[in-house]
Amino acid sequence: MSFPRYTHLVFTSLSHPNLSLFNHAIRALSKTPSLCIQSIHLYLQMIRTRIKPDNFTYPFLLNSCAALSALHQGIEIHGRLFKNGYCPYIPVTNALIDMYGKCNALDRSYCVFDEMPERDVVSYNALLGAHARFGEDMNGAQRVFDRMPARNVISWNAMIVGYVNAGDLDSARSIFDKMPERNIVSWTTMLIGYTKNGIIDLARVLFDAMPDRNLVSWTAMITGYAQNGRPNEALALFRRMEKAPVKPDAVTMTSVISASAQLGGIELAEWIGSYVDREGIERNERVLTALIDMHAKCGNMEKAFRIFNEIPRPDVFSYSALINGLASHGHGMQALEIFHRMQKENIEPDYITFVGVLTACSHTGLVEDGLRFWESMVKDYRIDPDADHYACMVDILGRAGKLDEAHKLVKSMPMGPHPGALGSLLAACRTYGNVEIAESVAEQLFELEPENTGNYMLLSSIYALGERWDEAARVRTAMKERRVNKLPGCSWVEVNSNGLGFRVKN
DNA sequence: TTAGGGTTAG
Repeated sequence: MSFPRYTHLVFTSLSHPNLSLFNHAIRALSKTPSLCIQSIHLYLQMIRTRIKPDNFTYPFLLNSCAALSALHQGIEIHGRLFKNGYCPYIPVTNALIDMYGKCNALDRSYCVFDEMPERDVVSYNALLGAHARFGEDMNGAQRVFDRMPARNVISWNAMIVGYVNAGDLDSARSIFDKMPERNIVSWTTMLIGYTKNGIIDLARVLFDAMPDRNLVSWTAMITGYAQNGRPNEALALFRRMEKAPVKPDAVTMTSVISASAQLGGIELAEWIGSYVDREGIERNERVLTALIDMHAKCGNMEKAFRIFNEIPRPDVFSYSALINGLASHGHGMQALEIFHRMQKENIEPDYITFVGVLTACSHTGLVEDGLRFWESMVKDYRIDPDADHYACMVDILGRAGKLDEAHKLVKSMPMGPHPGALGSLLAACRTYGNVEIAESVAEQLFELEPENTGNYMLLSSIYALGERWDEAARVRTAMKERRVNKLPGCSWVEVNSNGLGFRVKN
């Protein structure tokens, strides 16, 4: 049992808690997002038992409101502060500014700020954070930053966060370079700025140059690799982390599991799964969802199901992971069953869920159902089909031999021609020996992916099936002339036979 | 009392 949960349990068994006990419990609960609501309940209990909150109660209580975006509760507490004879204690007022900022009530933050007889750097930082947090108002943030009487490292870091979230890496970097002293958060935030924008190699340069690294820095770098399709490097770094003085937690493992899923090796998946068990990693919903995805991608549907059943209230992520796993392993009917269960439980599907649903239809040959789901996706759920949805739909129509309809769909794609959809159609052209459509599709594909050997081979075999040998030969010659007969590069992870480790090879 | 890390897709 985690410490805050334990606190809560002990606390509720006490018959007459005093002010100090209430304060300790509220503080402990406010540190865990899922338990913030309990700390507000304790506060209400305090009021009922006529125990007056003091200056140590309010900051943590207001933190809970901020974490929950509970504006009304926050306003009520603010009101009670006044009623109880308001003595301007700066940490409490600062917590109010911060709470209003996090509840998206910037005008109220300013009301509190303007009324303060005396402010400290934290007051300014809280206001600065309110402007900068989502990167939406960097002009406002810059104004606060410029008029601050004094700045500390948190002020500078808040500006970096803002510019990173605004996608303005140049400004973020210029703040980073200008600041008088940097701490681990400054480095890590800048690193995250690069990883979130796909500039992974620069992020790595920063990571290697950092004076020290903590759990967040390691996790951010591993996540950067995992989210940018570089699972080998993510795992290599995870391996290196074993020698570092920090231990991976649930957040780290979520990315590590995701990287392992991308590689799809059974032994690796087993090893990562047992690592999570052995090290007692918290099995929260994100970890479990990543595990479902990983085991499903390795074809271990039994394990994926077992983990899915471990989730008390599965959400759109966990449902989608399971549906996509089932669909891509040929269990189309089962995928659709799960989808219906999801609808019955009123979980709103998203665009990724529908990729799985349409994949299930295409693998199971359910043309009518596929069309029905497509329509429902657009009409009932207002999801704009993206390239992947078109690719699935083209696949469904193509496999059923409806090549003209599939071709029409491809031409109607608002995002323009796309390799996935075109590739599906070309494959269907071979199945049904349609040279005419194949030629027009292949032409577009050669332009989009001149390096992809498969497309040339496919067109060549379509000609061959129609006994048009000259043309078949011509395609192969064209391929050789364009020097695309190169084998694609590959890399893999090798798991040691004792299951205790793995190596990344390139 | 103020700043940084996560899940699902041909």
